[in-house]
Formats: sequence, structure tokens, C-alpha cells
Amino acid sequence: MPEGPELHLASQFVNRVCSGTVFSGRVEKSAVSKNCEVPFSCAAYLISAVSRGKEVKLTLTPIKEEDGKEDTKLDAAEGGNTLPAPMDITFRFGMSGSFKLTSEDEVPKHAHLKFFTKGKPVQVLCFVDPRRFGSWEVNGTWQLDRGPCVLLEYEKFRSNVLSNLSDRAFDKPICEVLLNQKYFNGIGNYLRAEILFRLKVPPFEKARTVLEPLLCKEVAAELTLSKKLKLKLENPDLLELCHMLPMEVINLDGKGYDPEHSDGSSAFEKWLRCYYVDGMQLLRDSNGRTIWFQGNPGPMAPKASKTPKAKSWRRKAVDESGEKSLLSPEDSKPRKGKVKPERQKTPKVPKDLPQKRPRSAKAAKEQIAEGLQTDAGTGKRTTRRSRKRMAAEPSPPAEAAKESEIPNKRPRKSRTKSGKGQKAPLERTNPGESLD
DNA sequence: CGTCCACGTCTAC
DNA sequence: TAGACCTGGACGG
Repeated sequence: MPEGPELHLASQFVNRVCSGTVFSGRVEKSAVSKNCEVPFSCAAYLISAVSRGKEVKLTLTPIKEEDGKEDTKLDAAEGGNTLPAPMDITFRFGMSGSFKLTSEDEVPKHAHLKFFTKGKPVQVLCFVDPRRFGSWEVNGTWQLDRGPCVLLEYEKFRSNVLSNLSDRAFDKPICEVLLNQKYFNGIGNYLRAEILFRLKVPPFEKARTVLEPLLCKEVAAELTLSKKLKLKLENPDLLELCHMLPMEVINLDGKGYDPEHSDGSSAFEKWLRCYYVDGMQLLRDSNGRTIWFQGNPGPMAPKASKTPKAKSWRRKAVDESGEKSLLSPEDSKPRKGKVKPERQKTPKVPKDLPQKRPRSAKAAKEQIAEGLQTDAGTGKRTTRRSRKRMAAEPSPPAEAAKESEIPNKRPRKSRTKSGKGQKAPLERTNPGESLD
């Protein structure tokens, strides 16, 4: 779940479900997680959360229980009635982190940190993170080198960018700079695509070129306040969109980016206009990340670009001009050549073929081991996104890129292929591994 | 079965 | 600027 909006929604979630709830005992870390233990134990404490960009901070606050009968055994170390000190834990979510609240016997696989309620039935607040790219730090502050939050510290964020445009960081293409958390704390891959799309800024235009004009804008302003406001609302600039779009996401119903529960119809999926939308182009940026966009890629576009083939997870393109073209009947064609920025109105509901997929033996085994129920009856663990092949060769619209004569080899930037080829099995023997 | 892809950092050459 | 770090879903053979 993790760009700025998802982190913020996570903090709201924690505050909502934990308000008035007393937690108790120790904080448990999974054996597999390489993150630090959380040395906190208390007979009674509260949990609250705040977010900043792509981080969330939980605060554990010991409290005195009113009912008299406190069992002081747990916070023994301090004699008698001294409460332990509060503790902050700062989380980053990596690619797959989230918080969930469950009953004790429904604790999800990949729950790597657990907080237990005092009351019965015991509930568990879990930090769940299948890929384990997420991390936490105890008694840490916000990570140094991350800039102000695009959501909650907009003015600071804006001036941090505009007063540092001489930084070499802004020599890079705007689409890459938007992922630089020193300046754009909270922006991630879907937000950068949506931001650039709304302004039709070529993703590989140099960042400074795009942002410098906003400097004059700062000073100018002979305008009345109301005029400025109007202008701003009607023509938000790029930095304003870095605030507004995340705001839009947190105000949707739902949890923001959430592939687990995506069927093409969630508010979030309908909100997307570019990222993973049918008909959009895509390229790999110099860090190997896929940038979705429409129109001119811009002067700094990678030359013999590796063309990621995307699968679709949902696929529609909103036609802002309202009612119009119904889907052309032969839309289901792979559309090899030009992908016209034509859009279809209909959300293109997934075919909904249950897609009986033989689960791998290994997976099945794990499921059994974990005692998870699967598609049997209740458990609807099968996701049904009709992933159709993305037919969009980058086919730059106005012939923006001369095809390099490099055979269409698709260099396939060997991304990580870890554990491949030469790499020895290594520590596969770790007994804790199966506990994940 | 295998390959590719995914909301993000990190550190090591 | 490459990998490394991970799991799991979709899809191809």
C-alpha cells in the first residue's frame, strides 16, 4: 500500500481502530524479519500514529489503569507505579507494508510486528509486509534526508523544492526527480505518472526546466488573493498537484493502492487516469522503473528504451470530455501498432472468468501449513483481474523516437534475478525461514 | 514448470 | 548505475 496517501491512510486507520483501545504486554517481532526487536513491554498502553511522506510513526503511550487492579508484573523493572517511557517507532512500508487489525487466530501470514490488546477477545495490530522491504526503527525520528511531506507540509515542501533548484538533482528528468524523497517525500510511481499526465508534462523533460518557471510565479502576483486562488484551483502547477493528487486519493473511499482487492472497480482504480491505463505509453526510466505517460516522452528519454510489457490490472481511460465514444467493437485486438490515445468510456469490466489456476504444489503446501483457507467456499483468495496483454509498443505518438537499429532484443535489464544462475542457494537452511 | 512484474529503498563496486 | 533484498500473482509453454 505504499505511497504517501497509503501511508497517511494507514496512520488514520491506526488512530481509528486504536482509539480508546488499551494494549498490553510485549511487542512481538517475527523470526524472519531482519528489523530490530521492539523492546517495549507494558501492562497498559495506547497506540497512536502520524504520517509524513512515506513514513508512519507509531507512538506507544503507557497509561495508568483506573480499575486499580493493574498487574504490575509486566512493567516490573520499575518498582511499583512508575510508567515506562513512551516509545516511537518509525515505519517505512517498502513495496508491500500495511497495518491490519485482526483476531488472534486470524493473524496474517507475513505479520512481522504485533501489538496485542488487553481486552478480550484479544485483537492484534499487525504490521504486515509480504516482501519484507519495509522497515522500522525504534525511537527514531523521521528519516533525515527526506523532505517535507507533500500532503501535510505543503508550503515547506514547495519552498524546499523551489529554493534548491540549483541542486544537481534537478538536472535529471522530471519523472525521476519526482521519486527523489529528499524533495518529493510521499510521491511514488503511480503519483508521478498521474501528476505529469494531468499537466501533460513530458516525463523526460529536464526537471529544472519544468520547475524554474514556478519561481517567477512566486514573486509576481499583483493579483488579488481571490484571483490567485481561482487561478490556483483552475490551473494547479506541478508542485500543487504533488499535494492535490495525494489529497484526492485519501479522500476516495477505500485504501488507495490495493492490488489485493482490485477488480477494476474500486474508487482508486477509477481515479487513475494514466498509471496502468490502457492506451498509455510506458518506458523504463534510468533506474529501471516503469513510467506511464501520454504524448511526448521528452528530450531526455532513454534511447534504446527497454520496453516493459505491462499486464493490465485494470484498464480504462477516462474521457474527460464526457459522454462519447463507445468502445469500438474490435477493441479486443492486440492493437499492435499505434495506440491512439483514444479512450473508452466503459470501465471494461474484467471478464470474470474464475480462471481456475492450478496452484503450485509448493504454494498449496504452504497454505496447508499455514492453515489458510483458500478458494474453498468462503475464502476468495483468487484475484480476478483480467490481465490482458498490454499491446502498447511505446509507439511514440508524433514519432517522437527514432527506433534505434538495435534489434528488438529488449535488453531486459536483468533486474535482480537474484538467486539465479551463479548465486548459490545460501542460507536457505535457516530454520526460521518457514516461520514467515 | 518458468519468466516477468509489482506501490521502494539501500549499499557496494 | 547495477544489483540486492523478497513474495506472489499473472501468464506462457
